[in-house]
Amino acid sequence: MPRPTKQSPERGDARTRLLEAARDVIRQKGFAATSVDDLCQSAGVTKGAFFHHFKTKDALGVAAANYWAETTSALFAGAPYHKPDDPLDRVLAYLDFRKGIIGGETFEYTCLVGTMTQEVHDSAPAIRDACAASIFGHAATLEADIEAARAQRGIDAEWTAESLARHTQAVLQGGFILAKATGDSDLARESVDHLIRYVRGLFGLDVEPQTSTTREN
Amino acid sequence: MPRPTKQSPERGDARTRLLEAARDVIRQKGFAATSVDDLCQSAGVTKGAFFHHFKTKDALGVAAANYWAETTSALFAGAPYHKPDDPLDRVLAYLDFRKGIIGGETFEYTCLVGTMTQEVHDSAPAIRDACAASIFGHAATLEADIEAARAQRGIDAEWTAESLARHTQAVLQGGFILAKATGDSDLARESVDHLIRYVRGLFGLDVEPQTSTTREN
DNA sequence: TACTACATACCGACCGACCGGTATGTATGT
DNA sequence: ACATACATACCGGTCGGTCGGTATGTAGTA
Repeated sequence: MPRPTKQSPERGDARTRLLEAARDVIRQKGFAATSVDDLCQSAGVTKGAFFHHFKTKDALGVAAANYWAETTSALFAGAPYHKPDDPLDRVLAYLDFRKGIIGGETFEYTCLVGTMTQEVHDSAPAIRDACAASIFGHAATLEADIEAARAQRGIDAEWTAESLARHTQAVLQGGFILAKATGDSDLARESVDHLIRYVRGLFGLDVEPQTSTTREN
Repeated sequence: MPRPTKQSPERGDARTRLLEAARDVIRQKGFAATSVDDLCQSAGVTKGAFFHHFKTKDALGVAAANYWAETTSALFAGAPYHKPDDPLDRVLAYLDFRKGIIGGETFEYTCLVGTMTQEVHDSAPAIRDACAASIFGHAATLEADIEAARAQRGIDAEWTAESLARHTQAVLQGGFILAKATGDSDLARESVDHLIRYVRGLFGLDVEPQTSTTREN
């Protein structure tokens, strides 16, 4: 009987290791293409451990989305872009921060919940809702700074802070898709650059069009 | 032997019907979650017909991406946004056209190749490349108008036409993700509105920030 | 301290359903 | 007659999920 007396290393954290494996493997292969065995192997646990912690594969999907929401919330909450006193500077620092963390391998910088949303939006409402909560919850953390910047500068905008916050997430998600299409993270950063230029323009910073011959036209 | 003498309706177009089924079903369920049997049932053909026309499921994925590229090329080539004499008007008319065709059910307006890219970018290079060719091939059709608009207006830009064309696709793809997250196509249109505002700003059209008290500041 | 009772965490063999793909046969047009 | 375009049956393998069992830790009791 091949019962290994040597128990698994770090007993008790199988759940976390599965969630971390899900975070990385699903970003590489997608949710449907990732098997439970894939996750167990990547996490170094057995199938029994998997179904001890998660009732179904879908339940793991929900848990992975929630884990993503928690960990990214902590990451952004502790990021330095909150430092500036000027709210607009905070918004621009946020965008710069987002741009800065794009790089390396695709599975390292792309968004788990964006990936899962795309796949399961029509077939697994529970996962989709958990993903949506993560995306829009994060967007909501931008809203206050955007609105404060708008009010402070007296911008009489046709757009709302809520809408612009959502748009930033759309641009990021779209940039990730282009990056995946070519395997080049530059394409994601490129779209963030356009987004930064857009936001600066909305707030009247120096992005007015310049003619090559004259600045008046 | 339950061999139905009644042959399938419209013999000879099984391939096209499979491609159309793939276009719609994959947009709903994703590529990996769509089985060959799903496609056959949706197309009203048998598994034999499927493997007669496509060597593997992946080969269908490539063919579906190419079919998507062909049909959308035809759609955009025949669209009315090419009419204006002014190249910038054509660009803005394109964006308006894109906005106008967003609506209804998710699987009716979202992008097949964007969806597939997200899923298979790391595991099926052939499909990914076919998707990338569709996305960037379409972006390239915008490049001429954008560059013409830039040259005509003498804009001394920090961005390239190629980059802006790619960004339009990123915004659309990202908008689709947000729309899928909530089931509401308004979110996709909302991001296109931001994109339109951005492009207008790049070309000096009336989107300068307005303070609520005065237009000078 | 020693023993019991019990919950939690985990193991891995196993199951039935389903998957992509194949083998083989047949209807139809030329 | 022959090639093309299908249909049907089926295979080997993989999938998500189940289940009986076993370590391990903890609380209670005496």
